[in-house]
Amino acid sequence: MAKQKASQDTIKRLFLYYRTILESTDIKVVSSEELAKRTGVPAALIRKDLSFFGEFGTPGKGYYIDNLSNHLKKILGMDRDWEVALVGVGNMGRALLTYPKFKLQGFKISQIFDSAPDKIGKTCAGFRIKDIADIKQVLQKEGESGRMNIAIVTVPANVAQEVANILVDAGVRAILNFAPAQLFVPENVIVTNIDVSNEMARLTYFLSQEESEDKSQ
Amino acid sequence: MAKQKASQDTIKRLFLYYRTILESTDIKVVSSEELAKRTGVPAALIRKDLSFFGEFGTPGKGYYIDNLSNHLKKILGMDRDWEVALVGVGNMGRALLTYPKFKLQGFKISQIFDSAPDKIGKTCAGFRIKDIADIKQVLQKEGESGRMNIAIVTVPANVAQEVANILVDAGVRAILNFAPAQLFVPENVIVTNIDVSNEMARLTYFLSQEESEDKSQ
DNA sequence: GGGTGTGAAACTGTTCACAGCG
DNA sequence: CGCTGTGAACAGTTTCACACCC
Repeated sequence: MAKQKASQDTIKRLFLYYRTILESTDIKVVSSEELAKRTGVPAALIRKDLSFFGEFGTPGKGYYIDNLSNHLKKILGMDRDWEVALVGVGNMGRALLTYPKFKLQGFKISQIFDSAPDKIGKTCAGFRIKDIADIKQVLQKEGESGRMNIAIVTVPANVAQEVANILVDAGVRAILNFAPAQLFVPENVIVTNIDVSNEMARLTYFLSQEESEDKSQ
Repeated sequence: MAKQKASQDTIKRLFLYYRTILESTDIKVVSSEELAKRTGVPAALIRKDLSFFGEFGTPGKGYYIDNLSNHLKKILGMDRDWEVALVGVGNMGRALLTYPKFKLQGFKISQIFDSAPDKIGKTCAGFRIKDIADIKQVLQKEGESGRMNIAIVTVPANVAQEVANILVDAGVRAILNFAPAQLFVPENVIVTNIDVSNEMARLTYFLSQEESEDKSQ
């Protein structure tokens, strides 16, 4: 496979196309121009993105939605179920546990962990909270049946790296990190961060920017 | 202000620098090389990012942390408090209401809204939930005192655009959108999206990728 | 010496424009 | 004829390398 890698931005857009065409039940075929209208992504870029993975379109027609969604589903790895471990049963962790979209999209949180003695053993949204210290053992037993190599980290920032180390050691290959901390992991492990404060800061930067522009006029 | 705009990626990194130096209580001065170690961002890029906004460093020394954090705080608009409206009191909304980092960072959620009749009037985390229909009126009254132009949207995807329209009409200039939907807003309004499923899809794409590479070896 | 700030080079990602196909 | 797929132009971002300053 000498094919060069697609960028993270391309993958983000791919998912956006996927979600958008799933919602486009009003049509059977979609042109890049029409998809552009619905997603906000320029038509040329949509064609570039898609053509990177194959020739899914029909000249003169567009993209057949059934066909395209199947391809995208496969490319994004969403043509199967994934078992996910959640570490850190705070407010955010609980919110994700009950996030209804997950099930629909093939993500199944099947193990939850925390380190607080008063939480361990308790039940949350139907799951028994297990001790973070037992992660390796639990995931590896679990791993035989399913594919337990995605983890969601919703622990406080000061223990996030420690938790990440444990997860990597237990064979986790992909981490969705909600903690406001940079995680350092081996090359073969992928981390994506969701940092709410960072996104908020982007907004306040923008608003401050505008104000100082107003003044200078 | 003829200065060209900094990219969104630059702003993201700026916040990362800011957070990192706030945690770096062990030192008074930091070189771009040291900051690179702590953030994972290449030193040259750190210098480029910072030099875009001014000359904050001291040749031969590095960046004085007090000085740099003050500059970054100002640039990011975090040298003041911001009042934030939250729309949609579901699981995610509730998690954000109690997110402790917000207060520390100058974000204060001060109004919360929902459309469900059984929620309106109830109290959540110390706030009375108000009717989404009254947003304009409430925000504009509130707006006289503070700056009520940031909103967090945690409503279902199918009503997100409708809510965004109402918010824009009520004078909101910046939206943090958790709904899995593309929001179309006027030019002068900024939206940033947090899309958990999209981030998860990036992970499954990566894992699927790896598997097919393994096979081809 | 040591480290910033910055032009210039290298690279990456996006847009253009059109040949070619259905 | 309409729309895809794509090479080529363009734009934006990152890296390099070094002059200059403390």
